[in-house]
Amino acid sequence: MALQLPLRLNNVPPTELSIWHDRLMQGDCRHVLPDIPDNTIDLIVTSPPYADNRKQTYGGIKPDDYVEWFLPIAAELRRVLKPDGTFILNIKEKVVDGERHTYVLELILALRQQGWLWTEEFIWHKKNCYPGKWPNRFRDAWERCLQFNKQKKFNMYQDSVMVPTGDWAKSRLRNLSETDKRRDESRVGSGFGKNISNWVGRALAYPTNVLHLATESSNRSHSATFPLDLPKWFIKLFTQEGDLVLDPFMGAGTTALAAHSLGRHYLGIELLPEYIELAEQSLLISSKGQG
Amino acid sequence: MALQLPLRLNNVPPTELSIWHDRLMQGDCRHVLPDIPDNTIDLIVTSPPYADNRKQTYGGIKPDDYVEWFLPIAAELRRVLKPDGTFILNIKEKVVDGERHTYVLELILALRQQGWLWTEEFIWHKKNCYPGKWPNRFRDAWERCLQFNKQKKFNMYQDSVMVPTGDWAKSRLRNLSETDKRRDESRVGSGFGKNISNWVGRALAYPTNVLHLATESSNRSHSATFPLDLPKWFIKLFTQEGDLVLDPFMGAGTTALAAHSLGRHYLGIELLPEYIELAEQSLLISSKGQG
DNA sequence: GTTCCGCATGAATCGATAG
DNA sequence: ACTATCGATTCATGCGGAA
Repeated sequence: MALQLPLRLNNVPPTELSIWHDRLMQGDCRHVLPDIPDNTIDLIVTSPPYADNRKQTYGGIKPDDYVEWFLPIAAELRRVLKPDGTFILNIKEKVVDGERHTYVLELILALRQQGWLWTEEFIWHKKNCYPGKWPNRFRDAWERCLQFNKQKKFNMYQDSVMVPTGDWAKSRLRNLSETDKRRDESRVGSGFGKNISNWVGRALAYPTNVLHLATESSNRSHSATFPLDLPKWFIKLFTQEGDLVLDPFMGAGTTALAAHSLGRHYLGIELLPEYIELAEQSLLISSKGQG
Repeated sequence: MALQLPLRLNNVPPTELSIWHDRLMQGDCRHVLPDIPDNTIDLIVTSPPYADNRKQTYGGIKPDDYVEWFLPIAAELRRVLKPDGTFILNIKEKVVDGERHTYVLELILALRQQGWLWTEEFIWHKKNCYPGKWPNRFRDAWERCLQFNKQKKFNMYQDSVMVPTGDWAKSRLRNLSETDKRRDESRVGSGFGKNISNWVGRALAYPTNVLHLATESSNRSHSATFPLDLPKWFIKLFTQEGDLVLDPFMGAGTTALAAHSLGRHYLGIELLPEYIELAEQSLLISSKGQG
């Protein structure tokens, strides 16, 4: 799989939009995004470089400059997103001088000024967060996953992310006697065992806006601890098969891999060639595994 | 126990500050707080009425007016708090017109303007959140516990809230009889947790900034949605025995009860007499149980 | 005396209906 | 158009009666 450079294709007819499917593009997303036509993306999932991090790539955006830096990118994201699409922004403010910095709060307010709707804030609870001890704070075990939309009506496929119900129903189901279970099987619809049917029917429930995911513990060569299950969850929730998922800060390709593994098309932008390389390898392995 | 009305005691000498110990005061905290001397409170834990709620009491603060309403109160709280004290604000923004309203974000920014330091944001994960299903969002299962301080150096007693090897162990110990029999899928290791003895003697770990607590259930005489363990946790973390804990929106007295049960002094302000009555009863029962 | 099941009930939110 | 109210939806929990 050869490295694909960004093409200038603003004037392709809509029927050729599939040219934007399953491509990884190397470059600064501020320069690459303008090439993508309007209203082509179903879902954006991204974890942009945090303030003061990744100094070597995006010049180490200072917390005070973060909003100013991100706004033009967000404008482009809004342009390329379909009207019923969703933008998921995984971000967490860092501690500066003993305080939580406010650039994420200010970013939310600024994005609303830009026309985005701040629909929801999911909490990603990191079960095995980074260890450490400080005299005035505990380990930071959560990050924000901010949901923005272009309009109030957007695509959401809630059934695709249902989860088993809580302990209560579980423990009651577990304790049903064997005779009850057999009786239920042998007399379907007879009135016996109706109880059990109720419980079985309620085995799944809709999740909440709190996601419990461990950070990736694999031995990948990159430092981004973006677990595969995180983009997967949002991709299942906000897209269908064949839809197009964009990550403008792709890193080692987690979002692209998640989309690909779920039968969605991906579009990844990443500045560093070595990350592009890594992502292509992951996708290649994934495809081989399927074939 | 007779209902104690707020006294005018601004000019009591410091040696008589104990007069502010263990009192419940009925009234609007906007009017009661000015009576409390400067720098007397070690910890403030409160959950003010959320926007548009409690219409009958605080006039139903509209989301757009929330910051303006709260700022004068926060100024008083800052005045009565000791320099090395902490202010914990439990709050959550509601959905307005399909969007998360931004008044909590704006409140954080405004409090910083007022001189508060926004030290940390704890997440209270509500295991049993309010049910419901909507086409565009899931159940809301978390609330913010915002930590504000007057200065960078503040009292924090981290050892008092240590838990057995991670948060998940805490919940496991809580309903051991239930979880005991279920297979745990934590990556910590298979076969663990079948017996309490596996936990006894294991090293304690510091918690994270994510708290897993269920809301207090309904049948407990009143709708104290604030679980007792929530103020307890912060009281243990930020105070020592004999310190003074203030809740300017006391409700049914959860914070006062938590402080009292932990050997701290309490100071509660509540507008509704029936809540004062309830709180006094709870505290009385608690005292009898101890004696 | 245990365990088990039925039931009410929440810091909610949406959409429709009514003024 | 803008606000106020109401019904429908949904699930973890504790309590009390039943097995």
